[in-house]
Amino acid sequence: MRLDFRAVTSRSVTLIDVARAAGVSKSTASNALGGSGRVSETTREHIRNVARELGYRPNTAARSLRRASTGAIGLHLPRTATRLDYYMNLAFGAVERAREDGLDLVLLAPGTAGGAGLASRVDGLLVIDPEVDDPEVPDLLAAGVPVVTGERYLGGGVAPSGAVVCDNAASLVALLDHLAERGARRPALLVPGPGSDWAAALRTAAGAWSRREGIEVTVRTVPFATTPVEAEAATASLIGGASGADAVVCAPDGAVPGVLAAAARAGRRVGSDLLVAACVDGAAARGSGPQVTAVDLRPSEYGRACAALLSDLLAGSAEPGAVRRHEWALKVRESTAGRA
Amino acid sequence: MRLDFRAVTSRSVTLIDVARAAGVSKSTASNALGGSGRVSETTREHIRNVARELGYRPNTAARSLRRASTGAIGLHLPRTATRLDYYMNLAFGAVERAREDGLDLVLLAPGTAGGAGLASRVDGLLVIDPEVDDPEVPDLLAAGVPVVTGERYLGGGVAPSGAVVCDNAASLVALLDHLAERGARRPALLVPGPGSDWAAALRTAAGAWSRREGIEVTVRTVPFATTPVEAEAATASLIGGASGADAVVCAPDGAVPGVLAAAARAGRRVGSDLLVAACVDGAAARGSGPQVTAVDLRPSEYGRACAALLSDLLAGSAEPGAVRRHEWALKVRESTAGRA
DNA sequence: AGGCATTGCTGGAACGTTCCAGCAAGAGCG
DNA sequence: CGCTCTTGCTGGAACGTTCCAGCAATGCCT
Repeated sequence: MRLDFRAVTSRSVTLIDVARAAGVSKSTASNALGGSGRVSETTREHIRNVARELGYRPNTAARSLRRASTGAIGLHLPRTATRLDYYMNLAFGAVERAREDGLDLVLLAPGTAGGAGLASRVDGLLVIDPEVDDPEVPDLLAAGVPVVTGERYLGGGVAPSGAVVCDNAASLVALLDHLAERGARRPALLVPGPGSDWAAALRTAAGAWSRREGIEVTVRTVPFATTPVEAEAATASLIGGASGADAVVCAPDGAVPGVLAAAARAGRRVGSDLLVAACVDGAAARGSGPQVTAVDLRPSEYGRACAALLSDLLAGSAEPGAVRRHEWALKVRESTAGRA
Repeated sequence: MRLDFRAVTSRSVTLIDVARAAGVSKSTASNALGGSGRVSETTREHIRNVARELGYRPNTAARSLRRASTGAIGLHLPRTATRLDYYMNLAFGAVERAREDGLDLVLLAPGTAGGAGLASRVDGLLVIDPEVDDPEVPDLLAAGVPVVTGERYLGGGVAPSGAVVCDNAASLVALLDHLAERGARRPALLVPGPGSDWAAALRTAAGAWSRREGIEVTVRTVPFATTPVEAEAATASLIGGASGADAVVCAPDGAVPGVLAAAARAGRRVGSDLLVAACVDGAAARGSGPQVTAVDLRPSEYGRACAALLSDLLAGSAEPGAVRRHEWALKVRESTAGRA
């Protein structure tokens, strides 16, 4: 005698099974479990129990089809910087928050986002640190679903439905103030070109701070995803010579090891001879030779905030165009101990 | 006069629209576009053109419902180590490969995987570096969908449908051979407890190598996601004293900065006084003071391989229980230059 | 020429859910 | 009592796709 495969693998229990077992119609079962509709409290309780006993799990596909929504949101990260653990933490913050609202988070493959079928696969999109020269961003914005950006998008085209922003200008000012207080007189800044809101804000803030304080900040442009080698070269040229920089702020945290290496090679002691800080906290800043002072962007919470805003937009509890602020914190460490 | 919202937002074009426009039945349209079924080549071509013109995009939900498959796979990463850029690269390798087969990749929130509705949300699962004490892994394995693990799972329960493994023993042997050749006589190994296949293999291999070469390898246990501080403490105690270690291999790449810091503090010059290597290559190893020799696990390709196997299993073109091998490469850098 | 397989297409029925109109029973009110 | 309003429930129709049975037309074989 053969085993019935279907019986063994016990094909999943449907809403109709629950309704039948509870002795009600599928509509009532649906209403009872879904929360909406008019159902007496006793019936609702009963149906809930039956569903639990039977191990009922709503079929996502059917629900999506009927509701014309997918229950998932997409996440796009800067293609150049997929390696930074900063984004890893951000992604996990977002996925946790999305989960709390019953949303799945699908990772968008760099290079394949081609707006095409996106709208039928996700209800909304998270676009983190959109760079103006990322060719996918316009497609994503035009995909026909709500989009929340992490930091503003400086390019044109369809406007995003929402954004979560950091006050990057303020954080750099805080960093520069801190360095000045610790004795820096010739600070330098390693920063990517103005292709992202973040970098652009840092550049502007550096200029403003220079004028206000009467202390010139030397600005050196580096790639968005700076390698240690590039950072080392840039730093070496900045700190060389008698009037070289006495403090280096690097915007990308990936640049930290390079900056430290250049300092070591030049015989400068980080923390006293040379102050070092980063605009993004991360493994590189926390775990280096001397630990490096950095702006903690709290990536996990940032991710949560982005997901929360998108979720609110989808639920209609946030107005399109909403902009929310995300707080940063300065982490002072050995690398800016000061000349004392 | 009011604009018709529906008309403006042009509700998406369905298969029936295509069929009507092409003058055929929906079945024929479906067959033509889906590739299967009996359709003449001319009709097929015609329907394809019409579909393209109309901008037809198949509705994922409807397809999922009918086919009883979701078109998505889930990715689970070790909850303790979500920060390592190693996993970031792996994830993006997987997402790219999945995309090539038309599969979406959904990131599984740590702590929320509770096997529950998983089976209706994904067609299969990728479980990377499953640790025996990760409470979610058994649920994932029992979720009722094919599971591919990256490295073997040492716990019991439902067996995974496939695995992609590295020969970690061989890579550690290569590393130790290399160190011995460069003059190391008292090597030490910083490695997590045997809760993961990777760490367990490294521990066994270290023992075997010791016996074979007659050179004792001091093994020190560290957490799976080692922090620099922990690594520094462990290293300090290992290299202290006259008969302290003359080479340190750290398994997790996150430990690298800590090892280097301890070396610096102890006045040992890395690369000559003290050789340093890591079992995982990553930003920490590539970007540190002296660059650190490491085993490149090629995470992106690893991710691709895992996704490829799962995809093959889903398509029936790989046998359940299949195990595939993933190749590593030794990256020799300054940190093991040798005593010369 | 008659039988039979093959080709190319069609209509209808699923898949499991949600939404809408509707209906019986009771409650409230003049 | 007759009228309306509300409550609690029901059945049917969608959502867009794929699959299956079937059917006319054609081609092949004896």
